[in-house]
Amino acid sequence: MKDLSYNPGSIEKKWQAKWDADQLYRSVIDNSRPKHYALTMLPYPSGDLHIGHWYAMTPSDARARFKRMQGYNVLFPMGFDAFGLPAENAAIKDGVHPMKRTRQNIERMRKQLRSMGAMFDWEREAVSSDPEYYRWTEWFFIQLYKAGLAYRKMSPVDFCPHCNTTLAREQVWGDDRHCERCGTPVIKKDLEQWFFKATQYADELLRFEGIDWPERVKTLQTNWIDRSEGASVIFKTEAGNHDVEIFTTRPDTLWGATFMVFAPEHSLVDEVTSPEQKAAVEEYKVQAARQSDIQRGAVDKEKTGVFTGGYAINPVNGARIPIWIADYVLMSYGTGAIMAVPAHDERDFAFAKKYDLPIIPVILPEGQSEAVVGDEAYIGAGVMVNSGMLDGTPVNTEKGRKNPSIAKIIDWLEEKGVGKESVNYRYRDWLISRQRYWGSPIPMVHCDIHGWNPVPEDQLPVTLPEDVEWKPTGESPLKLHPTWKNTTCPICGGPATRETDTMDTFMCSSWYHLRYLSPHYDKGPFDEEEYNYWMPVDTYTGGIEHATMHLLYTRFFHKAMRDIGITEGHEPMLQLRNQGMVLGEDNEKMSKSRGNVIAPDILVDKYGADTVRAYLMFFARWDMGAPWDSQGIEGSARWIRRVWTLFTDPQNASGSAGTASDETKRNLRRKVHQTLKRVTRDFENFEFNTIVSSLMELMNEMYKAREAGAVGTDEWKEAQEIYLKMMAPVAPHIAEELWVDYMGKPYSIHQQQWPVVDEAAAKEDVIEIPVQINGKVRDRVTVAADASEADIKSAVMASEAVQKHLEGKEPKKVIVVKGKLVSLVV
RNA sequence: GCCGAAGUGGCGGAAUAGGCAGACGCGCACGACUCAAAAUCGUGUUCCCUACGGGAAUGAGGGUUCGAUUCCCUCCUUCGGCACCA
Repeated sequence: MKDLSYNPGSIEKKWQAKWDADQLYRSVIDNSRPKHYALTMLPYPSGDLHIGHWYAMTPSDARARFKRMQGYNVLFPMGFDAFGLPAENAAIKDGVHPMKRTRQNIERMRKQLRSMGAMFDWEREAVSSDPEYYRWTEWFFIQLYKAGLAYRKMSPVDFCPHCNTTLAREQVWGDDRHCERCGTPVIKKDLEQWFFKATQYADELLRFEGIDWPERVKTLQTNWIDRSEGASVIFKTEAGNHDVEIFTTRPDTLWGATFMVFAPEHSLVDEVTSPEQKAAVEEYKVQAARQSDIQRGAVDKEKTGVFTGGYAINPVNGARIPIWIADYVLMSYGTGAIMAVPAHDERDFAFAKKYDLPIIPVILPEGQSEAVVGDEAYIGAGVMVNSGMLDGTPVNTEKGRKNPSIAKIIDWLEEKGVGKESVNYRYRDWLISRQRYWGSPIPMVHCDIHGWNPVPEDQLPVTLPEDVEWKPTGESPLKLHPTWKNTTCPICGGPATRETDTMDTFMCSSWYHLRYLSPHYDKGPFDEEEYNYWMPVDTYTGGIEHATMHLLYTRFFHKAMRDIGITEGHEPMLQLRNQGMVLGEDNEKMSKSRGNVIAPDILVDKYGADTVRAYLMFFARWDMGAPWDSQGIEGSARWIRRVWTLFTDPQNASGSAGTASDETKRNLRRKVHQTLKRVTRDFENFEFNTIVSSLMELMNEMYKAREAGAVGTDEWKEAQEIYLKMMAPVAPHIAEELWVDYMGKPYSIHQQQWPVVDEAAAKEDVIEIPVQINGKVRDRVTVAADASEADIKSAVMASEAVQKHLEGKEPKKVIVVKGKLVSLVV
C-alpha cells in the first residue's frame, strides 16, 4: 500500500541518495553528443546558504536539466571561492584559523547545496583555497609576469582602513568612495603594488561581438572603461624647455588655450615654479595632499588654484601662457596636466573668471556674427575663428575625427610633430596586491642584486604558513611571520625575500571555470582534452553586481591567456544572464541587522525543496527579482500537492474512467502540446515564471479532463508522461517519485528525452474571433481555425450584435486578420 | 549633468511578429464540507455608471495606424551606474 500523502522530506532524501549513489549527474566527455557548459557563479563559503543563492542556482539548475533532457551532455559544476577577508577577520576576533573555518563552512554549505536537489557534478568541485588550486593561480600570475602583463609600481592606491588592505579601483564604490565589501570610505596610500596591465585590452574589452550578454552589463562595462577620443599635444615649458604632454578632446580649440593647469602632484611642478611663487605653491600642494579624493572630487566645490610663476609655450601660435596648479586637475586621469580653454570649457571658464585669466573665443556659434565671451563657456557647434589655419572650418559636437575641425588639427599636429591623435580611458590597470593572509600568495621573490623574479614553476605552490599571528595591522601577516618570507634568489641562490602580499581573490575567480574541467589535474591548470570538449562556457548565470569586477576581470584574463597561448577563442562565456534580487518582505535588502532574512533551510523543512524551487521560479521575473512573500509560497506548495493528488489518487474523480468524449480527449491533447511548446520556449529564454504558470494551467485542465472521464485513455497517459517530464527540471524529486513509483516508468526521469511538440495536436480547430467596430470589441464569432476570409466575413455579418452596431450602414472598410480578429470601420 | 533599466488591478506578474489587456498565483469575499476551526473543494474578484447594457483604463501628454501595454516624439517618477575625466 502506497503512502497517499505527499511527504517531501522522505521523498527528497531518498532520491538525492539514489542519484548520488548512481552518479546520475556525473559529466564525462562524450564526443557523440553536443556539449553544454552551464555555469553559475560559485559562492563564498560564508557558512550559510541564503535564499539569494537558491534564487540564482535553482533556476540555473532547472535550465541545465532541461538542456540535458534535450540531449546535450551538460556540465553543471559547483565550487567555492574560498579565499577572502571574512574568514581572516573572524580569525582576528576568535583565533580560529581561516583554513579550519573555511573547511567547516564548506562542509556545511555542501550539505545545504545538496538539499536543493541540483544536478551539480560534485566530482568536479574546486575550492580556490586548496593548494592544488592556488598552485595554478600562482602559475597564472607568473605567466602574466613573463608576458609583461604584471608589473610592480609605487603609486597612490585605494586602501580600506577597515579591511586593512588595498583595493582595486573596481572595488571602490559610490559617491563617497567606499569599500565594496564593508562600506568604509577608502583612503589613499602611497604603496608599491603589483598590477596587471588590463588597460592594454581596453579597446578589445569594449567589443562584445559574438557574445550574447545583457545590454545592461555591456553598458556598465563600456561606461566603466570610458573611452575618450582626442589628441595629445606637447607644450614646452619656458624654463628648462621641458616637454609637457597634455590630453584633450578638443585639440581644435588650441588657439583658445590661455593658461595651463597641472595637478598639484605633477612631476614638473617644482621645475616650473618661480622663486617668488614657491611658498604659495608648496602650501597649496600640502593642502591638496591632505584632502581626500572625495573632498577634491566634490562637483560643486569652488575651484581653487595657485599660479606657479612659470609659463608654457603654445605650440600652435607660440603664445606664452601661465602655468597654474589646481586640484580640479587629477593626476589619475590623462597626463595630470591640461591646456585650459576657458571660452569653451565650463571648468576652465569658472577658473578663469575667478582668477581673472584671459578668455579667447575660437568658435563662432551658428547664426552669430561675432565671437564674444558670454556668461558661460560655449560648447556647441559653429565655425572656427581666431585660429590661424583652422579659421573657417566648421565645428560640430562629434568627438574625434568625426568632427571636421578636430580631424584637421590632428593632421596638422601630426605633420608638425607636436601632437598626435590619442585615446584615453578611465579604466585603470588591475591592482592585484592585498595586505592579507588568506589569499593566494604572489609567487615572486626579491633579491638585492637581481630584483624581482618569479619562483621557479617546479617549486609551486608557494604555500601559506599555518602558524601566523592575526593582527589587523594593515600589513600582511605573512610579513610578520618570523621565517616564511626568507628564501633564496632563483637567479643567484643568495638570500632573498618573498612577496608577502597575497592576490586579490578576483584572480582566483577569473579562472575557476577552467579548474572545474579537471580539478585534480596536476600537469597544468586544466586538462587540455577537457578544455577542448567543454569550453567555452555556454551559459553563465549570476548577479549583476559583478559587471565591472568579476565579469570584466574574467574577460581580461581570458584574452591575456589567449595571447599567451593558453586559452582559445576571444571570450570565455558566450551567454550571460543575470538574476535579480530577492528582497525581504519589507521590500528592503535582506540583512541580519534588519531582521528580514528568509532562511532556505527552514523553508525546505516546511515545504520541501521542490516547492521552494518552484516558488523561486514562479514568484517574479527571474531577471528582476521581487520582495519575498511568505503567503505566496503557499500557492506553489498547493500546486505541488495538487499534482501529487492528481497522479496518486485518480480514483476519486466523479467521471468514470475511459468515458471521456472525443472532444475532451482532443482538447486535453491540444492543451498538453500547447503547454509543451510554451514551456520549451520559456526554458530557452530563461523565463521561469511562465513555465510554472503554464504547468499550473495544464494541471487545472487535467483536473477538468479527469472529471470528464479522461483517466485511463491514451490521451491521459500521454498527458501524465509529458507533464512529469516538463515538471522534472523544476521539481526533480516529486517528478522522479511519480514517474518511477506511481507510473511504473523506468528510472530515471532525468535521463528521459524532452518530449517533441505535435504541432497538429497543438493546433486549434475552432477559434473565437473578436469583432471590432471602430476599434471597439462588439462581438465575438466562432469559426473554424482555417476559415477563409470570405467565411469569416459572412460569419461576422450574420452576427446580430454586429448588425445592431452598424445601424444599417455599410462598413467603409473591413479588415480581416486570419485567425486573429476582424475590424470594421464605419 | 551623462549613460542605462523599469513604470500594467490591493500584491507578484501575463500578453514573445502591432490584433480580445489583466493568463497563472497571492490576497480578499461568498458558498460547500465541519459541532467548530484548519486543510480541501467550488464561485466571484481592474475601476466607474442609471448595471443581461454601457463607459474608462497598461506613469502623463501627443503622433503613426482600422487597431498601440507593444512603434515614434515630449515629459514625469523610481531604481542602478558614472561624474571637476580635460
